[in-house]
Amino acid sequence: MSGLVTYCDVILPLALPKPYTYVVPFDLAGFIRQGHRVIVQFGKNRYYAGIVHRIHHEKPVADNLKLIEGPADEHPVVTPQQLQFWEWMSSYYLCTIGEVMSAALPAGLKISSETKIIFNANYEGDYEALNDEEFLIVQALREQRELFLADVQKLLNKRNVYTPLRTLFNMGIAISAEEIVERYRPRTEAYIRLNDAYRNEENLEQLYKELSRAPKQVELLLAFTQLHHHAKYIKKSELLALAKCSPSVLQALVNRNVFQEFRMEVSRLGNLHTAEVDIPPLSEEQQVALQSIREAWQQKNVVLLHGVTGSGKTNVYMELIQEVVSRGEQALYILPEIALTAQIINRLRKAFGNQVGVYHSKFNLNERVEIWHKVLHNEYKIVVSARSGLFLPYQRLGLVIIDEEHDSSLKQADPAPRYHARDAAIVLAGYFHAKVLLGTATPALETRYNVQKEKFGIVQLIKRYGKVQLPEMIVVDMRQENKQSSSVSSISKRLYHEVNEAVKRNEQVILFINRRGFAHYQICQTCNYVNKCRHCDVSLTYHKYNQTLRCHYCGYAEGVAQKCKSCGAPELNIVGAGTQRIEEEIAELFPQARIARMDYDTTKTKHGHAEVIAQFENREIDILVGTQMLSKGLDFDHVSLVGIVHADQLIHFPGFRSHEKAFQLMTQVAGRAGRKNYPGKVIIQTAHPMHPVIQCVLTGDYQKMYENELTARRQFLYPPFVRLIEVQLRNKQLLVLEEAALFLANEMRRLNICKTLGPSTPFVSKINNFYLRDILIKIQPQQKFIEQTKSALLEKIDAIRTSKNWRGTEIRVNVDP
DNA sequence: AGCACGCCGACT
DNA sequence: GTCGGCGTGCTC
Repeated sequence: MSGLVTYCDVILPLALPKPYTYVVPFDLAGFIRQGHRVIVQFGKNRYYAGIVHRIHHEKPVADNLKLIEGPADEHPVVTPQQLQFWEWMSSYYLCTIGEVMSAALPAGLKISSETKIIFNANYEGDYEALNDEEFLIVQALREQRELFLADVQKLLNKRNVYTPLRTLFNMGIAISAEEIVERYRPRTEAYIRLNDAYRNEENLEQLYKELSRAPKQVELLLAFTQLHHHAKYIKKSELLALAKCSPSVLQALVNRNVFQEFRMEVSRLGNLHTAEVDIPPLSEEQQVALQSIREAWQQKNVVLLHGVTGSGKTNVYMELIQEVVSRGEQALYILPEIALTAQIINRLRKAFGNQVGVYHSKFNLNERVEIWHKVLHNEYKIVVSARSGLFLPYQRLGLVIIDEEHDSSLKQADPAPRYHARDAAIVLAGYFHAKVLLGTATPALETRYNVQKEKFGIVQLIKRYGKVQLPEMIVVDMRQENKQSSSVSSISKRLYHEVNEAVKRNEQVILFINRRGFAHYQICQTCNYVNKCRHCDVSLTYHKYNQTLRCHYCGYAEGVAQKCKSCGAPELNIVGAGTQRIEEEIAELFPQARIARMDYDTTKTKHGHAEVIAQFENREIDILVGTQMLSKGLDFDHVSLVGIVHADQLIHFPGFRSHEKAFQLMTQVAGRAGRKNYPGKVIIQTAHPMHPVIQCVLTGDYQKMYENELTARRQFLYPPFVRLIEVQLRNKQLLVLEEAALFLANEMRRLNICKTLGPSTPFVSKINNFYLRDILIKIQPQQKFIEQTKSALLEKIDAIRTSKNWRGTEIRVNVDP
C-alpha cells in the first residue's frame, strides 16, 4: 500500500455544492480520520477548518490539489453518525452539505483565517508617493503595527480596500499574513498546590518553624493541609474563602515557593449537585400510558403520546429518560425554543443533576463548544434543547422525545437547511436504533395520519393530572356584539364582565391576540393611501414608541407622515389592533388591574420574557396580553380566564394548514386556563361561531377536526396525500425573474411525475428590491416519485444558475413547507 | 462566503 | 483617459 497518496474530502462551512478534496501529507496519513477538523487553505489566502468527510486513495480529476495544513484537534469532533445525518439532511432538504455543517457546528468550532496587515518597521523609503487612503493606512499601521482587513475597511469606510493595500505591499511598507482565529477560548482558573518538598514531614516541620513569625501564613498552611486531602490542589478562590485570608498572605507563600500556583481549564457549565431527587409518582393513568408506550415501542420505533394539556406528559418523559439513562444511553428531549423554560430545565436538573445538558440560542459560543464536548464524551446523558440539539455528537442515543410535536417552529424556515426537527429526529434515531416519542395535545395532521397508517404507535392520555378540570368553553358572537353596541371594541361585554369578575376574585387572566395581520399602519382618511416600503411590497408598520413607520421585511424606517404622500391631505389615521393597541384599550377598560404585555417587542431583551413570566407567576400582574408565546409550556396556577380576542384572524389566515393551526393554537391557549385551584373559563370571540374549527375547539374534539381536515387535504391535494416542495425565485429584474420562474415551472410540468403549480406572485411580492415568485410542487408520496422529482428539480435549478439568461436569480427550496 | 477579473460612470 | 465602482465566476 505504500506509495499510495491519501486524499480526504473536506466539508467546508460554506454553501458549496460538494466537499473539496485535499491531499493528506504522508506523516499525517495514519492520524487524520473521518470527522477530524482540519485546517485547509481555500481560495487564494483564506484558511478554514473543514470536517473530513471521507478518506480514500482515489485520485480526483481536479489537478493541483492542495495539502491539508493539519488537524485542528487531536481527535475527531464529528461522529460518523453525524456525517451520515448531514448527508441525509442535505439530500432530503435539497441544500448543500456545507449549509448543514454551518447549522450543525457551533460557531466556536468554526475557524476561518483573517487577513492581517503587518507594518514593515524596516521600511526606509519615504511616503511621498502615497495617496490619501494609503497614507491613512500607513498612519494607522505606524501606531498599531498590525491591522486586520476589517480594520482597514472600517478606516476607509469601504469594502474594497485591496488597491491601496497592494500599493503598500508593492512598496514594501507592509506585508500581509493570514491569522487563523480559533474562537473558542477555554476558561481557566487559578489553583494552588503544595510544593512536593513539603510532602515530607520533616521539611514541613521545619517550614512551620520558619514561619513562626508569620501567624497568618501558618494559619493558611494549616487550612490548606486540612482541605487538601480531598485533592492534591485547591481552587485559589475557594482556598481564600475557606481560610478567610487575604490574597497577600497567599502570595507570600507562593513567593516562598511553599505553594505553587497554576491554571487549569474549567467548565463554564454550572456544576450542579447531583441531588438524587425523586421523580414525582405517576398517576394511575400515567402509569398505564407508560406501560403502553413501552409496549408500542416493541412494534414501532415512533410512538405518539397524545395527551391533553395538563395531563402530565412531562412526568411520563421523566420516567422514560430515567430508564434510558440507567441503561447507559443518552436521551434527547427537544422542545420548541420558547417552550424551553426554566420550569422544565429545573425539573430535569433536579432529577438528573449534572447529567443534563441544555442547548439553545441563549448560550454563547464558548458554552456551546463545551456542551458539544460533553455530549461527545458521553458526560451528558440527557440533552434538553431546541431543534438544533439534533446536531450534537451523540454516542449512544437511546431515546428522542419531541415535545409539542405539532409546533411549526420545529421546522426551520431560514436559512437552509430548512429541516423539521421531528422528521429529522426520526431519521437520526434510526442510526442508533433509538426510540422516538412525539408528545402533544394536538398532533400534527401528518403525525396523526402516520398513526392511522400504522407507521407510528399511539398512546392517549386524556385526563388532566391531579384535580384539575377541563375549562368551560364559551363562544361570543362578535357580529351580535357589534350590532348591539354603538362603539366598536375588541372586547365583548361578556369578556369584559368575566375579566372584571376574575380580577375581583384575585384570579389571573390571559388575553390572547394573534399578532399576524394586526400590525397597525398609517392610512389617509381622504384617499385611503397607505405608506409602503421603498424596497418591499408591504405596508409600513407604525411604531408608537419612536414615531416611525417600519418595514418588517428589510428594516427600512421613516418618520410618521404628517400629510398624505398621495393626495397631500393632512388627516392620517393609525389603524389596526396590535397587542400594544389592545393593551391600551384594556388598560382603559380595566383601570384597576395590573396589565402586562408579552410579544416580540417586550421579549427582545435577553430576560424580558422571563421577567414578565416571573412577575405573572408572582401574581404581580393580573392581566397578561400576548401572542403565540403564551400557548407553550407555561403552567400558571392562578389563571382562571383565557380570552381569545380575535379567533377569526387565526382561522382565515392563508395557507393550507391554517385550520389545523387555528385549532392547535386555540386548544393550547385554552389549556392555560384552570390549573390546580380553579376551574377555568375560556372565551372565544368570533364572527363565525358555527365555523367547524370553532366548534371543534369548543367541544375539544380533535378527532372531528382531524377528519374534517383530512377530507379537505385529500380533496385539494395537500399533505399527507402529497409531498410538497416550495421553490421561491428572486431576482432584481422582474422580467428575468418571470422568465426563469416560467422556465422552471414548465420544465417540472414536462416531467409528468409531479404536479406543478405556478409560478405565482406571493403575498409579499418584493423584498429588499428583489422580486419574488413561488412555484409549488406536489408529489405523490412514493419514494421513487419523490426521488425523481428532487433530482429533476436540482438539475433544472442548476440550469438556471448556470444560464447566462437568468443570471442573478436566487433560488430557495423548501421541502415539506 | 471571499476574492479576482471584467466592463461602465465621474473625475483629472 | 484613468480610477474606481460593483457585477459574475471560481475556489480542491
